[in-house]
Amino acid sequence: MVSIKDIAKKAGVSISTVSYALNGSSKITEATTARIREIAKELNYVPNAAARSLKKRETKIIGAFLMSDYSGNFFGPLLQGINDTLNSTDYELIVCSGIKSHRFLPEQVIDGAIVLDWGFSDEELIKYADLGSKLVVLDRELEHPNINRVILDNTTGSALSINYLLEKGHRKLYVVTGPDISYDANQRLQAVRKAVKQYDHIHYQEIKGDFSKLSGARAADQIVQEYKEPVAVFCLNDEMAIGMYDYLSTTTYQIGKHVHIIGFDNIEMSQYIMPNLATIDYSKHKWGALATVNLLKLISNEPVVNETIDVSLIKRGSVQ
Amino acid sequence: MVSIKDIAKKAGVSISTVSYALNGSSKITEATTARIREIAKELNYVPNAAARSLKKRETKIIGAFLMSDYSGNFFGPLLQGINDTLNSTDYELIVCSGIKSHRFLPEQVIDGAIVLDWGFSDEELIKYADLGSKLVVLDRELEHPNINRVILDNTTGSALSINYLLEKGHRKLYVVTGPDISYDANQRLQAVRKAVKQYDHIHYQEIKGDFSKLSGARAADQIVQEYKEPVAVFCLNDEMAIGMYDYLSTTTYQIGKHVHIIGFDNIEMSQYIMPNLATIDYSKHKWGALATVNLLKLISNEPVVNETIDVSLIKRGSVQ
DNA sequence: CACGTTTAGTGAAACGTTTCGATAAACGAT
DNA sequence: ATCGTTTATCGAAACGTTTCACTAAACGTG
Repeated sequence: MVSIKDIAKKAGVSISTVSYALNGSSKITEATTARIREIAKELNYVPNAAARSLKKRETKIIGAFLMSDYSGNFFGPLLQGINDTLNSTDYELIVCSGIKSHRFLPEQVIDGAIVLDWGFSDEELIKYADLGSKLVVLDRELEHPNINRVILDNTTGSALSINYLLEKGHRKLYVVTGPDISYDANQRLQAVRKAVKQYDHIHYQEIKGDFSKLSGARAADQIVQEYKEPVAVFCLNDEMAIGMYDYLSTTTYQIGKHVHIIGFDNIEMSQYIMPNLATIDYSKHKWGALATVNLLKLISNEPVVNETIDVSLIKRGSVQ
Repeated sequence: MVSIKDIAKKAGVSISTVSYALNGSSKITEATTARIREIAKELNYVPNAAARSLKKRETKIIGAFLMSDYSGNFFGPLLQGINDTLNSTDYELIVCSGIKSHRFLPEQVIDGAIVLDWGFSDEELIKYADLGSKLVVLDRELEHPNINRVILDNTTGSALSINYLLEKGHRKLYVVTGPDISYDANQRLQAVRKAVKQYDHIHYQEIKGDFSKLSGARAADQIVQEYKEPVAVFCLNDEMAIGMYDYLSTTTYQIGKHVHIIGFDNIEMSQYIMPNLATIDYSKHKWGALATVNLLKLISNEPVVNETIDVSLIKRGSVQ
């Protein structure tokens, strides 16, 4: 592997001169700089990232911890938002999964990270922040000088959703919940309970889910077992709603007639499945972009405040 | 940041002893090893990745270059396959985009990569391979000792697709092509042309596409302009087929009646849109898994051969 | 007990950069 | 001609590991 040393030798200068020249320091004359650059190119020199980051204590890489599992089609637009923001900077993005890559933060493989991944506990993230990692969390509330937060307005989302079902005249309500560890799931559920409590004469029931399609199908099964009259179901994410579609398509129960369904997230699929899935929408692109802006600020020690992403109701055929 | 040096001082041993102990060398007694580990934990020591990889010339990270753009829902199952395979090893996965992260390979940020990304030219990849990077390419044919190849059987896929349409009695055929740089697109197109050439009395026409939904919609527009009688369309990927659905839903033309559509890839969405999209299927999980196995072999200098992934036809309602 | 051998630990170099402080030459001003 | 100042370059230390070559003590063997 050709190093700065080889260039120095060939150019008949010191390695420090080479380093300065390659980094465009004004200390070196244009002539020597040009000559050194020439030789570097000639030798196919590429800098060694490990050596540089060892010395500079930075990697110019930020991570996005998103994928505790790689299935689902939730992350596309979010990543796009992150990437678009990063494109005008000299930072690069890597996408990693909390399932394994826990070392990236403490070992300083990356300068910072955006986290939406239950694979990390609050304690773990705080530990990393204590060690100096800069983090933007998308799925929890953490107070720490090295941590910023950009979260969804889950509370409003749930309220919009429940009110919509009630407006439509539904009085028999199911909620399919999310995993216990998920902050979003919990916030959404709390808001549902609060909204429901304000009304009398409604039948309200919770079914345990875990944000996966399969758990949505299971919930549908339970609903079908208990079926007496038309019901409305609020799935705490779209993925489960789709699982419910899957299951119901094997029965005679019709969505928008016997079972009315609303989801949360407005993933791409919701506008393609039939009937189209009513859901709670928010800009994933903006979410990613805002998180990135804040992470960059955190890294450069600029002041930064926590943010909330607005949500809105999308009425579609799955609720009549 | 606490280093091996701090531990050595506190333990009253040399730094080499600490290094050996932490790495579990048998040169060090169990007693000292235990004591050193204890102190390391106490001081919250974490190794510095840059220093280690500088010295060891390896990072234990492999990359997946997949995302020239982050939209689309193609990559989920592929990543799952890669990840599942990696889980039993000590390698970690990062997902990166060829749009920016070109330095990761030459600068040895990663030990190797799986590449399915037109953001890299053949020449560029060869250059990296020459510099010592280990690569598995999924979207091109490259002969190099450091490069292995796992590709789809596009040729069979196209043949299956065309034959299916002809079997169904269609004689007016459109093909919506892919981007010129895409190897898969070209292979598919070549095979289509070859298959079509074997039949007389069929009307065959190509429309330029680029694998995006938008280009599928545009193609649909053109088809509608020229419409005289029912036509069959082979979209060289599902994404464009979906774009075509989008467009046609704004017209009175019906899929499976006026316009018959078959895609390629069998992405998740194809079985949800109505009517379900006929397409060419292959195991993305296996694709990722095989690529990973081969990459690991390449990295450990084991012999490895190129592979092809089988495809099969999925008949669905979009073609009658 | 004297010998070679094993064991447990040490010291120092090396990996490829960056950067501080030093130095020598060139320059401008008096 | 002399003095300070700027300019271009250099030397060396430092970042945090790993690992080779070495040593001294402990051990087993005849």
